Amino acid sequence: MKIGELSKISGVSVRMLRYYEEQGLLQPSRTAAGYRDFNQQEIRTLERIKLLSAAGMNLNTILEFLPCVRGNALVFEPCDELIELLHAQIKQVDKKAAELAASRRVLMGFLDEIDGS
DNA sequence: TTTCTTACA
DNA sequence: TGTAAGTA
Repeated sequence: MKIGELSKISGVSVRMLRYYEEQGLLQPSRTAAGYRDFNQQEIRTLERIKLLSAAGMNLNTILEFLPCVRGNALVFEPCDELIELLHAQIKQVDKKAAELAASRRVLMGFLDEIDGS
């Protein structure tokens, strides 16, 4: 199917779809006119990309992780060499959580000042 | 009308 | 990421 159609059904912008291809996450074939032609496989891959994005991965780590995800569920192939990548991701999430907690403390501080005045 | 590439904000 | 330009 054409990029516009895929964009509509997937909710992913045409811009992003082209970017995903540029980054090697998607490899749609081309029509005679040079239009990208997405098949069922690309659609499935896109769903995985969305799943991995929800996990907070950037495109590069998704690219490494992609071959180890099956279907739309969190089912992984025996890619043991990637458990390290998983730990790294969790570490990043923890870091962000800490930063958010810090922001929360600052906000709470503002509120206390207002209440205090 | 839709898509393509390249490039700027 | 969105958008603009000039095509096919």
